[in-house]
Order: sequence, then C-alpha cells, then structure tokens
Amino acid sequence: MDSGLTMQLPFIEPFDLVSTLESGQAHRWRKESHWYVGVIRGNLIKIKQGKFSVTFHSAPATEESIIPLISNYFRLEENLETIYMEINKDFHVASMIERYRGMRILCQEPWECMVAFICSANSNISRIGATMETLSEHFGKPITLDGITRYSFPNPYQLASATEAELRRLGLGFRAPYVAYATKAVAEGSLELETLRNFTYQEAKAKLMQISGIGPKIADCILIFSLDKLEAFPIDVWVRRALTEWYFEGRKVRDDILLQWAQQYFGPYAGYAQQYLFHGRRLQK
DNA sequence: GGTGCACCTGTTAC
DNA sequence: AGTAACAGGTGCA
Repeated sequence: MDSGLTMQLPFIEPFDLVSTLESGQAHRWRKESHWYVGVIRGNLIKIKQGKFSVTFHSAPATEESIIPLISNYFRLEENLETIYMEINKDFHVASMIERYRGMRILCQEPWECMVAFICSANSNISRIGATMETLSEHFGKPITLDGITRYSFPNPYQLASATEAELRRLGLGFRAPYVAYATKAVAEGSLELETLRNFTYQEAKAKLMQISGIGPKIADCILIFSLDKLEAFPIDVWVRRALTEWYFEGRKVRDDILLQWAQQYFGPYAGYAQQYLFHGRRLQK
C-alpha cells in the first residue's frame, strides 16, 4: 500500500516540504497522518519527507510519469544556494534562511493561483483554503487515491457555469463578482495567463491589474507563485510590518516605495526574500 | 495624485 | 455561549 516512488534527497537539497507547503503559497494541501495530500494539475498527490528522501503517491497519473510535474511544481531544478547568496543582504534575511532553509517558491497553475489570490483579499488563510475546497467540490471532478477522494480545481469553463449569486452563496462574499469576471475573461480568451510568462514583470503586472479585484499585491502573488517572476514582491500586512520594523525604524512608508526599495535592495530574486520575511514575521506573531 | 473607508462573512480572540 | 474585532486587499469617493 505504501509502495510509492521515492526520490532521493541529494537531487533536491536543500528542500523543506513542510515550510514550503505551509507558508501560504498554496491553499489545498491537507495533513493526513504523516502525509500531505493535495491536487496538482488534476492529479491527487500524497507526499512526505523523511530524513533522506521524499516519497509520493499519485493518481490518476502514475508516479513515474508525474516526476517532471512534481519537479516543476517544487522548482527542484532551481539552485537555492545561489539564490540565498543573492538575497542574503543582512542578518534579518540570514536568520530566516537559517530557520527555513529549503523552503521553496512553488510554481503553481496560473489559473488556480489567480482565483485563490483573488479570494485572499481581506480574508484569512483558513478561509481561503475552505473557499478553494468548496469551489473544487462543486465544480471540479473527483479523484481517488488510497481511499482518499478529493476534487480537481475546476478549469475556467467549469467555473464559468457558476453565477455570481451562486459564488456568493458558496461564501465568496464581495469577491464573487471579481471571480466571476476574471473567470469570464479567461474562458473567453481576453486574458491569456500562460502568455504572461513571456511578458516582462511590469507588462505582466499591468495586464493582471486590468482585472477588477486584482491590485498590486494580488498581481505580485500570481506573478511569483505561478508565472516565474521571482522579482515580484507581494506586500501584505506581514511583509509591510517586517519591512517597516526592520528597515525603516517603524516609520510609515507607502507600499509602492517599499516595493521599489525591496526590489532594488534584494535584487532579481527579491520575491524569495519576501517569502522568507513573510513566513518568519507571520509565525512570530 | 494621495488618503480614508466600505465591503461579505468565516475565524479568532476575549 | 455569545459578541466583537479582525482578516494575505481593492475600488471608489
């Protein structure tokens, strides 16, 4: 029953599965005994990290066939040590790197990532996950693995069958019209998310912010967590606290100024610095 | 061009 | 148990 495929650690060092999955990037991973269970692009995945290896099971795709997808999702080909050297500008970052060594930025499916972060506005981690699960159960397709059943995240056409009123009933609140509108834009082809990968950071961000419900913070989340823009630097309440307390002597500084400063200070991998500062500052509350 | 406030409603904090 | 404040922001006055 536990005869899954094993990946050896040397291949992916450093790697911290728990920090990666519990740092607020993805919202559908659930702990089931010693496994993390979630869905990646229509595949139900069980994954756990031992001392020397990472083990996973999958369905419907076989473990062997899904290695490239897993590798892409966790950015295993990325050299973290190089990135650490780039962003390690001071003892604040250094201590977070030391504490969460191996935490990786995920590469998620842009469409799902966009919906999740539109739903994140003025909400909380727990509720965002519940919302994503509700959408999946209502509009996705069931997938079963080792007796566990979860649902795929609905594609744009599946979710387009939901009316704004229905989304409100499912608990999206004031975000319902935003999700409905963004879904329509993707389903109709006026917003081509995958194309944004070829845009510059600024161009892609401007394009995303044309969508009602997507402001600078949510645009940056979509860009860093699904579109390979590692210079994106989402400024939420925790990052704002970390930056102003640690770098601006507690002064009140506008977000656009903070963003400009952070990208200049941390460089092309600023987004990685953001993730470590965010995670560290949020857990120390 | 910058600032302040309402927004749905589930969680969390007394 | 019951109530109030808050929550991974954004759009609009």
